[in-house]
Amino acid sequence: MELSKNFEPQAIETKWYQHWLDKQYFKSEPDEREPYTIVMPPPNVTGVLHMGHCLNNSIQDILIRRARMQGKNACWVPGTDHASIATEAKVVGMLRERGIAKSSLSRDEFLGYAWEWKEKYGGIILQQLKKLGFSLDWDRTSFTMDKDYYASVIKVFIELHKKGMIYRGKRMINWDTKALTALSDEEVIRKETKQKLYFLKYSVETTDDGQPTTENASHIVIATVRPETIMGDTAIAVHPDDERYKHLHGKFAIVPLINKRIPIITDDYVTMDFGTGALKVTPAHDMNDNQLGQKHGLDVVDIFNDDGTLNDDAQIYIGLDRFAARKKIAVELEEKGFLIKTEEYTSEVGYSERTDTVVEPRLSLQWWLSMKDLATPALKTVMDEEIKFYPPKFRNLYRHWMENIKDWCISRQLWWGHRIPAWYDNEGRYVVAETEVEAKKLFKIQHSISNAQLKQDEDCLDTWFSSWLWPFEVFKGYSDPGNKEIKYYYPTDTLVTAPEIIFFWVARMIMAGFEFMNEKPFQAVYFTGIVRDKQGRKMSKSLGNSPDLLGLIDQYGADATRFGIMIASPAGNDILFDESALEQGRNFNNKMWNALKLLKMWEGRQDIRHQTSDISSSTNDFAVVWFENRLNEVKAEVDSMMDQFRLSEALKTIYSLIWDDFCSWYLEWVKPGFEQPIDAAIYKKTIGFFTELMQLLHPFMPFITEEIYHLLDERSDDLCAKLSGKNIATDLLILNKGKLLKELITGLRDVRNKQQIKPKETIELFIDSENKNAYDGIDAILRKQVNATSISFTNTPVADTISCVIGKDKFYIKTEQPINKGNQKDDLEKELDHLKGFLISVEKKLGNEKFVSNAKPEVLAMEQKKKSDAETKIRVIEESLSLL
RNA sequence: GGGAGUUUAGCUCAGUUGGUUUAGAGCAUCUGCCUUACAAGCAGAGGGUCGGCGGUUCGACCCCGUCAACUCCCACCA
Repeated sequence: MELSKNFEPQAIETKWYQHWLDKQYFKSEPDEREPYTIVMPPPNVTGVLHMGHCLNNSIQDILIRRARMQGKNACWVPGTDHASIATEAKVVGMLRERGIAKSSLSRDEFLGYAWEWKEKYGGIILQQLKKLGFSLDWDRTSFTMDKDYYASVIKVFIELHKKGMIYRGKRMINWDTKALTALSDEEVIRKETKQKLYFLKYSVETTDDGQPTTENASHIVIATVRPETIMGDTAIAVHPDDERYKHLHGKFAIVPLINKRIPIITDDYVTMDFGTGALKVTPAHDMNDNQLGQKHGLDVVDIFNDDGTLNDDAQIYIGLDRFAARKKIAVELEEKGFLIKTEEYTSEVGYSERTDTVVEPRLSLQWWLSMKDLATPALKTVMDEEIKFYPPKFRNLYRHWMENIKDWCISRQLWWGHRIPAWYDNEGRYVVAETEVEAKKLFKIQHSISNAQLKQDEDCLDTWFSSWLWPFEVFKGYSDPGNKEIKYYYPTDTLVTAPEIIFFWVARMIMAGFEFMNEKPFQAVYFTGIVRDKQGRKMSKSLGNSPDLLGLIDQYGADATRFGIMIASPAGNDILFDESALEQGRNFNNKMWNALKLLKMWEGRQDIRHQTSDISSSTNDFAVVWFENRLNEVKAEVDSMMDQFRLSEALKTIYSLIWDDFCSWYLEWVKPGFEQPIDAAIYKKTIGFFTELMQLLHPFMPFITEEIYHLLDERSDDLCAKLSGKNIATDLLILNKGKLLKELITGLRDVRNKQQIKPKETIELFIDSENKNAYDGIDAILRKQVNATSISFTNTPVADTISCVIGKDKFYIKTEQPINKGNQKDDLEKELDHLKGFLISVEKKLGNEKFVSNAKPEVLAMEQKKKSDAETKIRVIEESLSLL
């Protein structure tokens, strides 16, 4: 069979993925084996594949494929999230393009469109994941709004409400005065806006009996951009340390125009050097003022109607729009002498993404989940390392958040999602129940009203209120407690996710795990980094710096894409995406492909030298024995790295093993002469090594490894399902000999280069060594690799040769070339200087009495060895120098 | 403002309880090679007083203090 010049990924990727699916390798059912389970963080149902998914899922696939090859029952559950805000926004946008306003639709009509949209675009992302070779058990695909899942979310709400953990409470929300709806933070666009800062004079009472006195009257000046809200003021705040206002602490001020009496309070929230250092507090119309109001127990006076016009509580300008009112009030304040001055001022103002009107912060009744009790076990389990975080630095972040946890606002003013199961009558009384029928029964019990006219809450639950159940509800752990699957797969093994959602999702899954399953949801959490562009910017649509992932897969192949994204991404570190890493991956593919081509050339030219395939270390076939040991050494290293989730390091190690040790060293060592046959036993061993290398690399680059696995030999099995063997101990003597051999080859080649000996030119090599045995078995390889016609040992300098020192041995190179002694001398002197400096530092250490008495014996022995080695080398170099 | 983190070669990063030769890798750079698997390649090489200062220690890239620069998360200034 003729192999192509370069590796061509496209055709073989499709072929193998289909083959793996046909063989059902990704399918998992509970059995006697040890399970290894990962639930995939569900992407947005209508999302498209981006670099973040690629990174995140590549990691999961590597873990899952490795576990599968270790003989575990690997189960990787796919799915999608309904993503209420993002999806609803997309559907609203789609409707707008078709000229349909959401406000013109009923809830059911809107949901009809939304489901239509989901059916059309939902799951595209899952199809895209297949292109990257991810080994997910597709039969288990879940969706957070599947019928059963939906029901479980509602039941969870009801259960927590029964336990008294869910309550209603007021909260500041973003209100759109045009669309008459609440907006989520994500739907608010902050824009730099030029405004006016008004400096207003409030008069201050100075008597202690609370009666305004004209004679003692003084005043306080505050700065505001919103003079129309002064009627909602319920306090003035100053910094407690502000000397200018210390005489006013505990006094009262009078709101201009409406003559309302409000307290002057102190709080270190106030910035002394902004404006006048005095701040009007309007708890109904500003997020911060609201917090301040809660802290100080202030009244809340809402002066606006739903549409942003002033209401009766404003007392003046009733019915006028907020911005019209601002102008008129400013004029009146000026006329009456309350306006001291105005200044130009630029700040960020929130605008509605939908209607582009200025968002009005407003108090509204929302549903809340009390978090204190949920947080306690969830914090403990991470602090006790029962759930391990990789990298561990995120434990601190987690602890800080959990120790200062605030209650969770779980309602959202959206339609796409799980509708809150609360039912109200006309009086605003309510019950929480799964169905209207249930609700009516409850109403009778709780409120003694039969046949009440009930209306269900219009709002939906926060998306995270469904996804926090993900690790167990994909196995029906809540809806069908104690079933066979949940018992087998739960707790899952590893969660792989982004640190951005440690609070939104990870923390809440841990809480839900303890609350509903009485057990943690996973053993370990691996935090990936954020994928950024080359300049370190976050990838975003508006910057247009997200690469077209599917295009990259077409261009470089899935394996190369996986390689490129994994090679530079240690846990928790952001990765700067650079296409050159994908090129490196593609080149790596070609390297392996060409090694395969070389072996195929040898296949037909075998020769039987060894009687059996058994090559022992006593024979001269050092290359084979060395590589066998090197392979085993790296396998152990990779295992240990993988256990510590050092995936990119493991990949680098395998990459170097294949490219450097196998291709550059081993294959060159065993390569027969031009058109010469290769020993059949060595050929067989080499095929075996290559096979093992493919197995080691398979979790990272599944396609090319599977392809080469099958091309190396006729096989009926697949690499994808092959079990890895046990680790074998390595022989350090052999490994060290290999290191020495590499060092000798590199050193001699360096000399050749520096002396400008052309690669094709042969040399004669003489070695002056006190330990000739060290060359047993490797001399033939050395001779071949430095293009020497002969190697001989000597005790005396050889005339008319280039001399050099490598390790403790002297080498003499005989060549046709004219010899440049100056070069040699310079090199030797440089080396000598370095060694002498080194020797001094070691001697200094050994001369230090405290070091000798305190250091561990093995450290001491090491230093002594360093010293004697350095002394020997210095002597050898000095001898060489004396000859020049 | 609160919290977390980073600073090691031109760039991106390793460096696992302080002692394996006065620091490693990949990419980039330089030199020489169209050598019969691979120029998307081969063989070599150069490059860093480990952000600054101080301390602990026989010994610090590693531990402590301090200063500086940068990044992220949360709250965001009336």
